[in-house]
Amino acid sequence: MKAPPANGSPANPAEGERKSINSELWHACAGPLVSLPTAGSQVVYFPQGHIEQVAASMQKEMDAIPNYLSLPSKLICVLHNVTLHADTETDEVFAQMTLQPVDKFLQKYDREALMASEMGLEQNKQPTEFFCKTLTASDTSTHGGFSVPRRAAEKIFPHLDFTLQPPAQELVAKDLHDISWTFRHIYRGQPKRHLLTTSWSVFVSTKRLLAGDSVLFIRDEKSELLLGIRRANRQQPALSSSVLSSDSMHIGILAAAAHAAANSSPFTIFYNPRASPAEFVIPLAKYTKALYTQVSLGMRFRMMFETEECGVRRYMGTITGISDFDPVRWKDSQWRNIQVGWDESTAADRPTRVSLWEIEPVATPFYICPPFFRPKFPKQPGMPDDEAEAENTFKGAIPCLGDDFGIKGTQSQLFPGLSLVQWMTMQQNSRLNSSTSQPTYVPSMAASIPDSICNDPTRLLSFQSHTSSLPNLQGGFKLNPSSQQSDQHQKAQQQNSTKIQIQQKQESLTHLKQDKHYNQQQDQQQILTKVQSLNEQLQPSSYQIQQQQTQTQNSHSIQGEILLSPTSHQSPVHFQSNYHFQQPVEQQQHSLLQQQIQMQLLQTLQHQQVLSQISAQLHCKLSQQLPVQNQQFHQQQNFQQLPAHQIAVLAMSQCLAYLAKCCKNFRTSMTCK
Amino acid sequence: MKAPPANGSPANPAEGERKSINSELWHACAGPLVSLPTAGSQVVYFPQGHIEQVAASMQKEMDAIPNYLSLPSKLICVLHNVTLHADTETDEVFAQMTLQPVDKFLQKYDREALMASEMGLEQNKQPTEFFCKTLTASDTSTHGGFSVPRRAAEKIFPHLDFTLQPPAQELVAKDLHDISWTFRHIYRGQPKRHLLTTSWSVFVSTKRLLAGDSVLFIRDEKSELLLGIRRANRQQPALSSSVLSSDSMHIGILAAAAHAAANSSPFTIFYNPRASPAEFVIPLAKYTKALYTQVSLGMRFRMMFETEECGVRRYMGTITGISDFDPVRWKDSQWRNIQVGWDESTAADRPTRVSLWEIEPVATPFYICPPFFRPKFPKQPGMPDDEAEAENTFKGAIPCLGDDFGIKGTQSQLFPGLSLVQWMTMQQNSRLNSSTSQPTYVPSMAASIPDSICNDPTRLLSFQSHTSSLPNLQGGFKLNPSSQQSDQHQKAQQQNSTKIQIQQKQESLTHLKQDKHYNQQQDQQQILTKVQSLNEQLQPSSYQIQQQQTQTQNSHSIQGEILLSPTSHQSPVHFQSNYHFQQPVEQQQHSLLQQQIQMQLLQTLQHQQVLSQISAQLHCKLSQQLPVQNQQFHQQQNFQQLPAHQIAVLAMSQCLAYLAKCCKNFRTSMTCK
DNA sequence: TTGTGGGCATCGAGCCGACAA
DNA sequence: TTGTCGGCTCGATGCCCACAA
Repeated sequence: MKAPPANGSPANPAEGERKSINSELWHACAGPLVSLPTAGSQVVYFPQGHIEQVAASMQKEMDAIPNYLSLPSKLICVLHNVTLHADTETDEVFAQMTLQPVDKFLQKYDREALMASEMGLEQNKQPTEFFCKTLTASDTSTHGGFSVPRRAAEKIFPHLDFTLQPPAQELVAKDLHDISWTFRHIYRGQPKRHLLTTSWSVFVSTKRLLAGDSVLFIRDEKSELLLGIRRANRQQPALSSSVLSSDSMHIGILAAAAHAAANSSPFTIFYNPRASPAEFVIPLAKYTKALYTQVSLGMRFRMMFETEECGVRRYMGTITGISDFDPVRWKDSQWRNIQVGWDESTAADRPTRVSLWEIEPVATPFYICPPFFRPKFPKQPGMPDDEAEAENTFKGAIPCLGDDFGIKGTQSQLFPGLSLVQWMTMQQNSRLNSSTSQPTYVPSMAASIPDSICNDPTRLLSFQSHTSSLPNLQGGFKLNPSSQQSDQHQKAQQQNSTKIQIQQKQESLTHLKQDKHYNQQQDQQQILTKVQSLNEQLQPSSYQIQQQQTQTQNSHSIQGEILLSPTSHQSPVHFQSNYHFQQPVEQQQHSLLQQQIQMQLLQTLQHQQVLSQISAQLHCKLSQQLPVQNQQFHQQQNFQQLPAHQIAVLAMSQCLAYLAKCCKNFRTSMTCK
Repeated sequence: MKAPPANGSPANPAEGERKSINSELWHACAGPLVSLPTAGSQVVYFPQGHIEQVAASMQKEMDAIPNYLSLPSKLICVLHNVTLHADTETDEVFAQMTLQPVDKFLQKYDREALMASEMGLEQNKQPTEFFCKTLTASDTSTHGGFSVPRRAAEKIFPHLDFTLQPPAQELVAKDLHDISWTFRHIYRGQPKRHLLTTSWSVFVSTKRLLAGDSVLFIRDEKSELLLGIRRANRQQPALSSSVLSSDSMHIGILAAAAHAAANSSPFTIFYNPRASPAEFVIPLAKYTKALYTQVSLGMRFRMMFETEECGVRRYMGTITGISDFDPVRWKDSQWRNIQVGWDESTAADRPTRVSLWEIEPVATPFYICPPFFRPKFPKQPGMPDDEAEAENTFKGAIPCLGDDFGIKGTQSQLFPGLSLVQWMTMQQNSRLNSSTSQPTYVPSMAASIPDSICNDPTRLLSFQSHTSSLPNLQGGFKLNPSSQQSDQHQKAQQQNSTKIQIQQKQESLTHLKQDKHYNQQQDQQQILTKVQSLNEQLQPSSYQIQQQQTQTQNSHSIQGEILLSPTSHQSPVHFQSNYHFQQPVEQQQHSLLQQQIQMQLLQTLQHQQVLSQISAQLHCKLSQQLPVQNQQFHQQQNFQQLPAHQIAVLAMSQCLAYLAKCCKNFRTSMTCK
């Protein structure tokens, strides 16, 4: 709209985005959490999320337009096309996607398709050679230029000729629209610093940057400088569309999707990562993967958020409820059907509802769940065999792909009529059933517990002690299910297993008072030795531990997986663990990391064992005494005033949080800087 | 988004349009042609027009989305609510309307309802105390201020104290968002002039005004100054919506309307008068009125357009076709179903297709059409009487309100199977039938012309000479239908009728070489005398000439009407003529204007006679020699290569254009300045 | 009557180091 | 290491009239 300033600083304007937008720069501007599904892959489209995006951009609650088109809450689509764009006025990044709903009857769900789809799983395209700075008042004032952080200047900018007095050069960087900006880069002042002076203010005013907004510089493969902006989350001017009412937009989204779904014809959507509260086009693989997460009340999870300085941070939270976000118009939708609470009080801007695929469950015994366990085809009514019976038992415990491709609402929730204990028992049985080497039929406890027992803690206790005894995993850790004292239990663990010692080591790093003079280097060596012995312990068993590591150009990740395969023809139980690094991992670090991962996985296994014990004891003693020392927990809660079930949930959450923290601290201390 | 500049010039910002927008200012910014239907009235909503608006704002052709919702091309609605808005960023004006489709089965169409609805007919709300200036390069440069046109300053601004040296004052004006702007108003320079200096440039830069944009000042009822802007039609930045694809918008419009239509529920639309190529919410009365216009190929019409300087101008055009704008998706739609050509070659930016209600037909013999002629109820099949027969004859000649409220497509088009001559004959017969004092039945010529005649010009000639002899209107002008030479014909006209002399006088003003020393004052006197005699000629006849003049506060118009009433109990044939003035008409000018109007109407009658002759001759000679001298026409077209029908249409158009120009020049010379 | 440009005063944009967080 | 400030310079802003269309 505006002609480029006369001083010629922004030059070479590409008329109307002829040249496609630089992907690296786009992703840098979009933020570290944004990843786009790849073209050609299968995705799940959520109309509710799409509407949220429009509502957010209009800064307007969407009116109560009924979903009269009977559009399903999600559409499985083929993603034909993804193109990157940037608003010419505001530099806002957005992506245009062409989706084509997959015909219901053609939807074939088999492992191969899923695996193939997994190839197109998101990659974090955050460029490595970049820096991002939030602008200060001085940076944006007309009084001066831009103060470049020293590290950033040295890493990204062409090196200055320090023989000059003062050292200075012309810096040319291209923005999203392929427009070149030329700044004077000078190293001066007392003490010396890197500054961008001439033309900087033109850039600021042209882009209408304010203090709090961010600029980012990238050095791409060709060593060319790229320049992007990322505006603060301050209130935006509400996109006052003067041509289309929000109602029409709302209904337009529904109708476009409904029309496409009815005809299996392509439709086009815009995804604006900075405007949208959440992604609404999810890679099918990611979605499917998330389906295996068994969510339940009180479950602990992590979720990634973007920090001020272009970084990411995981926040911990607890699931406080599972229910339809909009029970009237979008019944049984998986969109934001999980109500959550956040650990930190500064969680004002974090959502109170999330979707399954947004969260990373923190491993607990309840989430061990065999993939591909359920038969591919829906059970025929009246089928009398054991498998059908087992299926009923595990309904709710095992995510499955039904006719409508997905869990049908209530199935993924807790059984409303069951107590927590009953439910837990079921979980244990399901695990038992799938991980023991004998695929024998274990009767459903849920069905057999009389109501009278559920409502009487003392009777429950005795019942519990009968049924919750766990099978010992081979190559693993023998736990005493009947131990009543947590101290004793922990001591027993420490004595019986080397792994518990490792766990205690990590705890000592942060909370416990023992081992104050902890030596990291020495500890790592110790760990390596122990991992080695662990491996030896596990390898000869009937279970297998597998490890994978991948390192692509853009993201560096190492993935570990434990597959517990009782028999060769039965689907394996698996645990996963991932490491992501922004910087490439040095070759010599690889083996170390691999072993760390292996160990972490084993720890997870171990924690699950411990937690099973804890939960069992919990219900015996009703949190008079916590199995794990956690003073905070004691101080915060007054248990006497709460009903038994709530105490149980709370105690569980706290235990899980505590253990998860141990894991995380461990990881943090190990992650390469 | 942007904070107001620090110098405090724009003050008192109303947060987010609490206060409703000043209606006068809104209309001034919207333009002189924009009028909104009043709340509570009935309107006709055209989805196609709505989509055009979005397409225009997106600067994108809408993709071929089928109208799969089977939405009718128009919806009769009750207009519940109209609110005025202005874009906070650009000051673009737009209106939000809540429409509720009227249930088909409840739609009652009777004259009373129509009359009642007519009350809510649009009023041109252009304020009287306002001025509008297109900004010059100097006005928008940083070098200086704003040069206020003398008249405007004296009319609108508070009067300066001329005892001061120099005379100056502070001028405060509020914009659409109720933000006050304070300018220094000074009267200085050699020669003296009114200038706005201090703070003017802040206004220009804040509103991002460029040379070519317009500013307008209004003094409202409370004598407060209001300030608006109107941007030039230069290419706008294409509203790159980063959240919603144009497809979704398109389908959203369809779906919202379809949903509302299906449920008779309200829906909301935005009407942006400066972005939209045409109004798409039409007052029912206006629409209904327009239905009585008999459109036909070659018909002459006027249409209002906005001029540079906030004024209006009528352009003349000719109907070149009648067909569906979008025959696939919107069959039988009345939206832009009229193809037109424009008289002036500078008609690049005028539409090639218009809708019925946009045009004012210029009365010609073909458009004489008795209102309320047709029986109120659709004809019963098998009715054998004359009236039914006549109805068949006039099918297409008389707009009627059928069951579906409106003309059902093809009826309003030319009979596809008929030649132009056949069709013209019909028109003439229809006129004959309705305007002669004997309502005798005249057999339809269309039905009796054999195809062989149509395809043979020579035979057509003889046929034509038999059938096209026109009845002489009493008090009118005797024309010789069989005169073969145009020169002779014109000469005869000049000798036989005083009116033809007037016509020639007007022609002489512009195109013909005779009467070079034309004296306007003298001519007007002459005209008056002749009009007087004309009146005397007409008055004693059985036809009546009526005149009306109206002068409301906002628009000053004088309207003339000739009612030709053959008998007292038959509906009159009428011609209308309107004068509109932006400034009040002085009292002493009134009688003069009245007579001008009367004369113009008579001229129209006369032209119609002439044209009938011309068209008859045209088909005899197939434009070997034009009845009216028009060299341009000869040069442009090579008739030998065109089929007969096309030549006829072209020649007709040119003749009509020529005569229309005569009328217009006459009008121009008479209109008070 | 009014658009444009030269003359000229003034203000703020923008470059510098000092200083402190 | 870097955010903010005072000092300083210079060019753009903006007010004036002359001149001409």
